[in-house]
Amino acid sequence: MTQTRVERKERTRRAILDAALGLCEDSSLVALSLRQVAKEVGIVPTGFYRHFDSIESLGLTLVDESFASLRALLRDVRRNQGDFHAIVDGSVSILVEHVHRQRSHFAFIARERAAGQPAVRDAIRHEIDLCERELATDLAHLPGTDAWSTDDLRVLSSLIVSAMVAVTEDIVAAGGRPEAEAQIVETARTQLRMVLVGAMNWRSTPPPA
Amino acid sequence: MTQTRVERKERTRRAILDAALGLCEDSSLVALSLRQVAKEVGIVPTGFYRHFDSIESLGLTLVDESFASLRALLRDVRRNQGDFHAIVDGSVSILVEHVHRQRSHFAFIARERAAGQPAVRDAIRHEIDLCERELATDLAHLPGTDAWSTDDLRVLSSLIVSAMVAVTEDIVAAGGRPEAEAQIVETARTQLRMVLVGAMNWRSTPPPA
DNA sequence: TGTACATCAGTGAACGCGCGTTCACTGATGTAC
DNA sequence: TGTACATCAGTGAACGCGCGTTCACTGATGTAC
Repeated sequence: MTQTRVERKERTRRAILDAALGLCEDSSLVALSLRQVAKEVGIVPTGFYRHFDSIESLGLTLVDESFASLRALLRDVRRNQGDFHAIVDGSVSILVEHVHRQRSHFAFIARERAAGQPAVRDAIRHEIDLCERELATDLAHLPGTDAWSTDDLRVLSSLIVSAMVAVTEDIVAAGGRPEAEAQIVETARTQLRMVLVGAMNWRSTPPPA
Repeated sequence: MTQTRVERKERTRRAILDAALGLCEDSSLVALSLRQVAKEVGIVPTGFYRHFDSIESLGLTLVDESFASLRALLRDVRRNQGDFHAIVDGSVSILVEHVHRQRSHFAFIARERAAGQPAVRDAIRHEIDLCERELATDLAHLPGTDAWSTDDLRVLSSLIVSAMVAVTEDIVAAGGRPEAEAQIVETARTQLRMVLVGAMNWRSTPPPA
């Protein structure tokens, strides 16, 4: 005996979650069947019920896990202090690193954000909303934004989050090819710089409208 | 007899397409069944085959139709000339108008972009890539971008397209509620202005890196 | 340490159901004369 | 205009298949003494 019963159960549970993440990569959680997952894991279909009440409950677990990965990313990005250069370059590096480490979680969020059941979509939308708010308060602490309205902070924050969501999707779609990824990273950094240049000139150069 | 046989056949075909667009709104094309569609339309399942070879072929038709809606949007946006103010405000208005008119097509693209079969995802990715390139050449004709590199034009274009894709998703998610939509529109316009202010100050205020 | 019993992850048969697809059909619409 | 025949959108029965879920089970692991 190399493992206790508890350890083996946990290992099977983990295998079910990983199989589900892998299988719904080609389509979506709503197109996933219990029997497919069981087959992939190598257990009989009914064995699934030793670990989850239903596919839906498995889905909720995947949502929770993926959110944990997303929050870990945010924590690291916010911890990354420094000047303009360090914030831009560092944040993008941290993003890439987290997407590599938890690729299937970020792919899951990107997919279910658009195609999940309404409840899942709403949960993801809410979570991304939280990112925007956190970013807005962080931006408020940067020098040069003293005169900004709350609305403008929110708008800028939403712009940056949209761009970074798109970058995340691109990294996932790049499938780990290094040349493709290098270009995405370089583009992301330039985009952040462009946005920040726009922000720094925002009040001093109000729109000609 | 109020309609010819050809007209009635076309009407049923249209009903099948609309039913499919409506039914996969809660999930995805890959979770759609022929029998669901037939039931929704009010024909017997086998009747489906008078109009399409398979669900997959129905899907290809939906992709084509949705791309037609997307290209119509692009055509109108590019036709919208004028000064800074007219371009920003007008483009966002045109976007909103098209999303209203072909809501289910834009919802379809947003969904299948993330969750479709790989071939569909690739097709959508390619189409959005074309948008970026068209926008890049349009941007090159604006005053003030003479000194820009091709790369910087591409990067700026990709940023704007990402932001507008996000705006489109938000409008679709707003489900037609006017207050929610008004805020999305106002946010989108401000974001475009911020990005363009950044662009105008890009070479004259190079990044501090 | 050895034995007797409890736990429980995984098994395998069986169920009713919705699925895509086949096939021969019906009867209203359309066409040729 | 009237008739005889052709077309073909939609029908309905039938098929084999994968689905989620139930149930009683097995046998290795864990525990109490």
